[in-house]
Amino acid sequence: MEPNMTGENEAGWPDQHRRNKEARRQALMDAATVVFAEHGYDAATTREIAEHAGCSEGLIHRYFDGKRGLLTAVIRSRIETVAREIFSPASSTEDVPAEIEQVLMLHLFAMWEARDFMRVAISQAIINPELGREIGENITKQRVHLIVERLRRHQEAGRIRADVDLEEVAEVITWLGFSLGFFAQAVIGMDRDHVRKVAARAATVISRGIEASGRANV
Amino acid sequence: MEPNMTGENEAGWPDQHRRNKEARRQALMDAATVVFAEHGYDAATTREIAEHAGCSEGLIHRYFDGKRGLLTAVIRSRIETVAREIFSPASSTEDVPAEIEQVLMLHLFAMWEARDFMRVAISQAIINPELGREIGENITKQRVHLIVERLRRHQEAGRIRADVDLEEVAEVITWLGFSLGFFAQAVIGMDRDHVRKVAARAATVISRGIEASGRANV
Amino acid sequence: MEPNMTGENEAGWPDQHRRNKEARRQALMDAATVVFAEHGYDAATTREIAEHAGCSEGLIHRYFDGKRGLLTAVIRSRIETVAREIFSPASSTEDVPAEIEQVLMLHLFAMWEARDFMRVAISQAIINPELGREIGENITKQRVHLIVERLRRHQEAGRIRADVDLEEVAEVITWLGFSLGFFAQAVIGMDRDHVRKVAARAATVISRGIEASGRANV
Amino acid sequence: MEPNMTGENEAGWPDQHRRNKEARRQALMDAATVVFAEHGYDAATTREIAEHAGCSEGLIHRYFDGKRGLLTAVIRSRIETVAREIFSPASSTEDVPAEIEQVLMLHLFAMWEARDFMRVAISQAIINPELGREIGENITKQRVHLIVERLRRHQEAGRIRADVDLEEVAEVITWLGFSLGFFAQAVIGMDRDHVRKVAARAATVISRGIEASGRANV
DNA sequence: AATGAATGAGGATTCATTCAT
DNA sequence: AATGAATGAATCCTCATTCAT
Repeated sequence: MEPNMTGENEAGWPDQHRRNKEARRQALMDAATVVFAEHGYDAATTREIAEHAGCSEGLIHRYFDGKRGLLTAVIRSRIETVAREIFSPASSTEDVPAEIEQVLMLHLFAMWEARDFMRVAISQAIINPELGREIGENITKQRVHLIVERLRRHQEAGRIRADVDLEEVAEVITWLGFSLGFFAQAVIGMDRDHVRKVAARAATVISRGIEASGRANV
Repeated sequence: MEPNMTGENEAGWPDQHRRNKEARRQALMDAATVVFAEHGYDAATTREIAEHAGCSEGLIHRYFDGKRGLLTAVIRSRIETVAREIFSPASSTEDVPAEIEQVLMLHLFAMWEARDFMRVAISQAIINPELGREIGENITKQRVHLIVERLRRHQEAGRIRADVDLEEVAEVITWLGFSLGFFAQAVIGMDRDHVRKVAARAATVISRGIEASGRANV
Repeated sequence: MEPNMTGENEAGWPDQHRRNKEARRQALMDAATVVFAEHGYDAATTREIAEHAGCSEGLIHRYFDGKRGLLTAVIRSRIETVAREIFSPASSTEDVPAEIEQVLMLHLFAMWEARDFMRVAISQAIINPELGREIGENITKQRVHLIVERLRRHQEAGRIRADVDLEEVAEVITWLGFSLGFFAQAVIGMDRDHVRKVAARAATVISRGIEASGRANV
Repeated sequence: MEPNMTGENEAGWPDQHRRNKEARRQALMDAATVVFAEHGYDAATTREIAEHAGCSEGLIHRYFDGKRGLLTAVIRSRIETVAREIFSPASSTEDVPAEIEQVLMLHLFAMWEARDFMRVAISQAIINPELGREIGENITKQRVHLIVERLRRHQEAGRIRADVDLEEVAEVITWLGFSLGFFAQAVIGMDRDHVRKVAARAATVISRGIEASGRANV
């Protein structure tokens, strides 16, 4: 894919080899995500992961220092990405309900896309306090902050009442996005259209609850 | 199986034994809840459970037909209880915000009390679609229904706008109660006072979002 | 075999069970001694040991906490016995050469009898300084002391010169007994009759070297 | 195999390489000696050996045809050297005790110098009868022979009684040198000064035991 | 010639389950 | 009815060895 394949005829073969090594690492992590999601971490076997990845079990230990290390690597590598993906295009409307709805829909979409990974991460977080806290930080700190940013614009424009604590409202939205996005959709297996409808309703209710009174009365 | 087969030659144990048996069954289930919650189902060992319960491993197989059966028994036995416990005293206020806040607080309390069980149930639900659906039913069907009942009274009294879809609003409240009650408190380890504050804020915002306009303008 | 089979009809079965358990522990240790001696500790497999002992691999871990624990148990259980066996019948002669020869012969016999165990213990001692020291203590402290006792009688009777340091002579005899008994016989595979002849010669030379001059001149 | 195939196109490496190859072989053998001595043959890993030697694991297989081959090479290459080193300068005294003491001290020194190699060789000999015999031959045949040579001079000069079987006495001295030199010093970890004192005592006692009576009476 | 990526056979260990008592 | 001794299948992991470059 790169412009030059950089010869390397004298003493090395880094390209081909490095690429394979990296590719294998990634294949292993992808396979692990799927297999862990399917059976849970403990019930998953390194053999099945290796088969999925199309390589030998030994590599799991060489590259990740064992099964646990593979889990850690999988989680570490995506935990931030997932959080950030939700807000990549920070587009905004002049409309508060639309703004909130967009945020919720982004959650619904991102959580659904990453549902395999989420299953692994959340099921581990449930029994590992440390990991729980780490994931929590990503949800509350990162995401909440971004939502606050979005809402602040509206508040400054007078579309949201000045006495509204944006921070807390943002948390409410975040938790809603998480539970509807992951649990309702991916765990409970709720009809996704219904989930969207509930999210839309939440957006309406919440925005009405925080909008400057003039509008609410229209 | 019948109440008493009385008259065992050595020592008569008709009730004595039934009681012991029931006590042991329960001890085993309690122990399992704790141990499963701590390490997760797979990583938990029957030996540790038996030790916790103060009896031999063999009983797990005699009473519950194995480890899996014990898990099933634990979940089945509490899944309904937990849902119902949330609304034991169906008291109500004339105040919409107070009503919603009460509902959320009940969630917070119940989920915290049952956090060990929740850990077991949710982590299993995540990898078992069937169980996921079953638990989902309890959340959405049972709980949502009860919340709707509470809100309807206010709607009929004109305190909630007539065009509000109570069903959907109830779902929003339920998911919020679940994520704040279980995840924020028990998984993420978030400060419980903070969680309560967020829940209170959610109650304010939501009620304002659904209340009849007259009140909102006061 | 024992006079009473001690009923135990009401609530227990300790005899049969305890006996089997103890018997199995011993069988495992005996098997381990043989298998470790044959291939060396590392190359030996728990499977082979279990087969030799006629039970499952699991027991090695239940009873001895793993392969290493089994090794330790084997060594600990015999290390003292072997040392003590050498001098069980502390009989003595009025004859110094005979006394020394007897001591050496006892070494030859004991080391040969315990050659399987010795192979295990010594090969481990070679790479484990701590174990080396422990075994060393048994050789030097215990054995040397006993030899000194035997020689002292002769010294007091004037059959050994007063200026002879019995301690050091005893050490010489001990090391000779060890190397001839274990190495010459069991490792090198030297002809045992030849070994005995060398030991006898050593006894002659040493006794002549320490006897009161009057006798040496006869 | 021939001295030089000179004239490789890119960079001429006829000698250059041979030297490197030899250096690498030796580095590998030295590293193997150290690592085998530390953990024992089985527990040692080719990876650790390669790291020690500063080259790749593959070379072990190219040069020595595997781990076992490396072990063999290590032992074969030094087994004779060690035996011979003990007597490099065949100097002698007119004094029998001094002669014997010198022989023993040479053992003590040589065994200590070669203790790593000895650990490897002896621990293997213990479980490999064939190797045991081979090493035994070196000890008994070679070394005994050299000692006999030394003693014969004294016997012919009348300093050792004519009826003394030099062969057997030499064996006694050899085994003493071996057990004190290797076991007492390197395995048991006995204080080296003490070992020397014991060796000196042994020399005194033995020489007194074999010397012509005239001297013993002085 | 040398590397190091990759393999796969084999090992210790764990643990749910069974069964004699 | 309950125990706990015993099992053996299955798992993670290690490591000598191979092979493409």
